[in-house]
Amino acid sequence: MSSTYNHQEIEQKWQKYWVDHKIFAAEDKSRKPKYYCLIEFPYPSAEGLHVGHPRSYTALDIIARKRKMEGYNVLYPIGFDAFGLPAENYAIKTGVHPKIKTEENINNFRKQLKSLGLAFDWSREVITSDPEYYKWTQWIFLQLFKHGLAYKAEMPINFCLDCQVGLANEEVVGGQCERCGSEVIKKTKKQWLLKITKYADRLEKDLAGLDYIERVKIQQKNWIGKSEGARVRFKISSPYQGEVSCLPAQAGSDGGVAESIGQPPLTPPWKGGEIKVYTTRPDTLFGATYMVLAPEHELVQQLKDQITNFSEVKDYIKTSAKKSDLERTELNKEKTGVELYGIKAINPVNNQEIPIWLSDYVLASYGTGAIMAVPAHDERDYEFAKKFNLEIIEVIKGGDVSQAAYTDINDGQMVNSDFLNGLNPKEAIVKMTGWLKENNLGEPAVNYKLRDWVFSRQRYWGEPIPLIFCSACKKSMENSKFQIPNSKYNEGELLNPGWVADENLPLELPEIKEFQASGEGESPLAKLENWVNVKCPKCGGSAKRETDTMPQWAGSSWYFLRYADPHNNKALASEKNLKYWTPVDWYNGGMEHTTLHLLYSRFWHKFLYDIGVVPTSEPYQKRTSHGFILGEGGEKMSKSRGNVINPDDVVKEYGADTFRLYEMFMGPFDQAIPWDTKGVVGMRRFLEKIWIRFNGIIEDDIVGGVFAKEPLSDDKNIKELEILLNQTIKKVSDDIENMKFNTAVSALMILLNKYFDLSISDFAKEKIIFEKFSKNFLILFSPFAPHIAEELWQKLGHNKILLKEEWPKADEAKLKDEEVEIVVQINGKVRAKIKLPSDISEEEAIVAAKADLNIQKYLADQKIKKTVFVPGRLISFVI
RNA sequence: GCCGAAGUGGCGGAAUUGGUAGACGCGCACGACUCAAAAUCGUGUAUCGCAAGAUGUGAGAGUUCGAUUCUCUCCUUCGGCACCA
Repeated sequence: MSSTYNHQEIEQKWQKYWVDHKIFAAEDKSRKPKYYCLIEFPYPSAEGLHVGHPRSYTALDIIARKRKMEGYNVLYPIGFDAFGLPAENYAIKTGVHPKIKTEENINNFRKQLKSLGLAFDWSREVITSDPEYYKWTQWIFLQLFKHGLAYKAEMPINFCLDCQVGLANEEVVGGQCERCGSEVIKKTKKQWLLKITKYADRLEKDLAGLDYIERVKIQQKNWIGKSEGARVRFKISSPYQGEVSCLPAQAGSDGGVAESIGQPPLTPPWKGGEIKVYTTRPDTLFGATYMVLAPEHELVQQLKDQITNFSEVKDYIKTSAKKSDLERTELNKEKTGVELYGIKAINPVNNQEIPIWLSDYVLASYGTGAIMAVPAHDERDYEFAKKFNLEIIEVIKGGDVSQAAYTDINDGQMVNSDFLNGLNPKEAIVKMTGWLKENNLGEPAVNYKLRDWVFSRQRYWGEPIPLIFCSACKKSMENSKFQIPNSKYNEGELLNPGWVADENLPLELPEIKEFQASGEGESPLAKLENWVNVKCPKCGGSAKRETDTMPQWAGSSWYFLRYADPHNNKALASEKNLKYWTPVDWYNGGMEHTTLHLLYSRFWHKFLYDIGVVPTSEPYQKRTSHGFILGEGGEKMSKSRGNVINPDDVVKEYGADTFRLYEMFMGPFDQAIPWDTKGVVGMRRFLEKIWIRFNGIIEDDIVGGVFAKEPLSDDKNIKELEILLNQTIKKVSDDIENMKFNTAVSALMILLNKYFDLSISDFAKEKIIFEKFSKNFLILFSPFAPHIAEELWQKLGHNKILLKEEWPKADEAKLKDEEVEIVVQINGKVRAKIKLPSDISEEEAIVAAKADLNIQKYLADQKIKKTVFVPGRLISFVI
């Protein structure tokens, strides 16, 4: 007679109810406090939803639902990161327009997401490929451009000769094109870059005030890679012409601390007849016995007349340029190099002449592209010096320099170092840095590993970059000492001469039929002459559009702002809404986005803050991360392995509630975990148990009243249940906040089993007790399995839905039992367990312990040396 | 090489201001129901041992009355970075 658990019927019913009654619509005006939950919006791939997506979505769904019941005005939005390569590749193969395919995929995703009963506010959905959306992506880009944070520079990019197309790093697998398998070469191309390096310092410093999980903070910190040291100038001398620092030496004129950060390789900072180096170890300066320049270093070309072996040098430059990244790292054991004959450098601390070498173990893109080599105290320099028989001078005592470089900065004593002798390395760094500054030979400097963000793609399916190149304007700019207007980043440089902003936004993607890249790896847009050739918005002359598009990261760098006001056509969002909703209170996403999306969007947000568009300097207050879901057997899920689990199948067969519950129960949220269909079945059993037990009571009650008419008197069990109930309220509440969903579910299982075990003995069938139990249980359970919880709640006769009930608070007074089991140990081994009142005194407890028969056996004829008492836990005798 | 996370039953895992190791789920075994099977329900389930008991959280040491938890050394797996001066 009891109805079976029909998940399809129940889930459809409640999903419809939630939509019809706009239960999850966030209110822009509310007296309630706001709470903004965010998950990374998906890329709508043709494969559809992966079981990994709902792990993150369900977790924040639980948070969102809990917050709602706690009285918050909750915003939990969803959208689609719809630009991207797969749709474009599909278009190249099939001719189907990416827009069509993307729309199709989005429809599928929407359907899948809705079937999970997630508490999204669908009325705020955003799609990054929608012109009404990317209008503002383009607008932000133009702000960056106008403030001098976007510039065009030559960059080596990955290029597939076969496909004739530029590839992103992720598309290069083992030096080969991911798509066609042919070789990928480096090709130098002009690219748009964004000066994220200008924000390196703030991006690092501001991490301190954020509630991000530690792993994320550490990874971002390492990625930014801040290091402190000194910049030192070495003069160049030539035996033929004496000193060549006749070029205008820039000594002291730049004084800036981080002048060289993140510059692209071909606009180097070095100038004149000296070599600037960056070092974190100025203490070892007396040990510098040679110098090394990166092969790409500009100075090499400048000094070619003085270099007597220039043809040999040229060959070396050629070979190292040919090496792919793969080779350069694979061959990293054996160092190569060539000495520059005809010139020498002068060590500023002792005026010694030292040789200058060229080697690709020095990177052009870091620091100044040149180093002072201290073989005695740097492993790489040591290896190089050994190979080429260069002088090794020990300046820190502490290791054995004949065997290996001594690199410890925390220990040792300076030797052979004149005024530094006797100091430890750290003291020596301070002293040397001061000395360099006094003598105008160097200054403190900061360096970052972070590079500027390569922002252009030679692709179709992305936001067009709304810039126009005009040669007439270029000339007039050059003549009139171009300044970046209204910019606090104005450096007075002639940046991007000839480029003019197209303010007529959105600049929509034109229709095309041929998606294949054109000619020399240009974007397919370059083929559209009608589109490319335009009138210059500034001077009206003939000009050309930029044909590159933006990377996928563009649209996702600010989407969370749009959710605050998704239909605004005057601004990316209104000031009022941004003030109310931002920052995001809790953002969950994948670790793989830590150094890309997460960092990029922090950068954009800080910029928008600086120009007064957003009210906070950080976008996300709290950041957590989920683990991957692997295939059964622990391998990554992939089509080729054939171990992909389709969420649709699971939802259809077992239901969304089972699916959600399983994903939360399967293991620690932040760890990778294999899928296990047996485990899904276990969750389904649990739901059926709940269904049958509750229905049993509901139906019996209708028929003839299972509930006792008179209060029963089984005090002990009632008390026990009450305590367990309060413990569960506390545990589930805390566990959800800490994302320990697996133990929260387990606590709910324990509570359910306890109640129904006890109800066999009838007492629990007192109506008051059942009502108390069922209300709390269903509220606590509802974020995990919302459909079945609402259904049972309604069947119990309630008119108001569970979501509008209040989240319970544990009664602190009822968390502890009056009587507890205390363990008695002898020499650390458990010998007895006794029941005692929880507030028993030490003396009484010891008396009780000694009264235990088993303990007496062990204590017989023994002397007690020590007794330890932990209230409510244990007594330990040491004999 | 560097940075980070993690090693606990047959499996996923639980337990940390140091205090009963193995919660909860899966699997398995036995029993009940059934002509039978499935489902369901009940009981059991770290290892060795008939038992008393002993052993046991990657390995080894240390601190402690007591260590999965703290310290040191080492091993393995996963993730990230990779000549960053």
